Amino acid sequence: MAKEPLQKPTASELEILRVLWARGPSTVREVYEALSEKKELGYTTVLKLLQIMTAKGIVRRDEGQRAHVYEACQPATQTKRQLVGDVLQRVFEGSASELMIHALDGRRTSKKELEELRRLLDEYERRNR
Amino acid sequence: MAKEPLQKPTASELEILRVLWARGPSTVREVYEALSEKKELGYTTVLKLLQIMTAKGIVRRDEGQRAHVYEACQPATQTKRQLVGDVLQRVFEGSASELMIHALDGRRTSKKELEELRRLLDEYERRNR
DNA sequence: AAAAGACTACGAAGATTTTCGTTGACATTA
DNA sequence: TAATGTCAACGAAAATCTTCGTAGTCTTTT
Repeated sequence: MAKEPLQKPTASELEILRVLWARGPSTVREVYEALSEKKELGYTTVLKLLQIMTAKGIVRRDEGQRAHVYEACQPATQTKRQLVGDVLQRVFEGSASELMIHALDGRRTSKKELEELRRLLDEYERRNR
Repeated sequence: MAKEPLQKPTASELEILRVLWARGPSTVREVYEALSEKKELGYTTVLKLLQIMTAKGIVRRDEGQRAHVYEACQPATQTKRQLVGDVLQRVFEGSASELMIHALDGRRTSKKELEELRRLLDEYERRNR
């Protein structure tokens, strides 16, 4: 049985995932409070979202305590890869350099960031030789 | 009046935009036929989508002929930049190298593609110095 | 133990997206 | 000119996403 791709998280789901990735396993309240810093939304909204995500298999939860503890099923890396892969296909027909052009274009990218990008290419090349 | 960002196209709208970008100004039937190659969908579905996109200001149309001719309002470059920028923010907190890591990761990227990527970095650096 | 607080479950409203069917206008063909 | 074909407009159903209110349970405080 190969690992199924797991459906793509929606925009709101992604916001929640980002909190879980940053904090690690968290209760609804913890996620709610983290999100509240950025935008206003109800506690039960977050709860419901987490319940939906559980049903979808995006997160799992530990019901050991009264306040359930939620955790992303997939590591951040894998979901991010999936999301960028999706854009890569849907917008750039799979061309990484096309993606890159538009990622750099119209943004001021620091010298450090550019160095980092070069380093990544070197590393990637080294690994795949 | 600055140019407004124009709302982000939905997944289906993007498919239509890709046809318009590839073909240039096109009639509903032309778009419909291009899309039919990839997936099954009704003619009026495409028509409706184009009407909605017109209302949203994503495309404009020339009603000179009986079969209206549709055209993207924004150049492909700008919309692509917007879409990748959106992912960059929402998924990678603005870090181009984080984006890059995950774009390369888990994909076989050709040597040619890698060279192209390096060339892009050089070019970008040259331009912004 | 009663009141107040914290939690989950559930339903559902409202918004957005996706997809078509139907209708009526116009054009081409038989 | 009657029949057939093509087109835009429109309404609306179905699916998905987002948000929250209410109800009921358990826990802590008074």
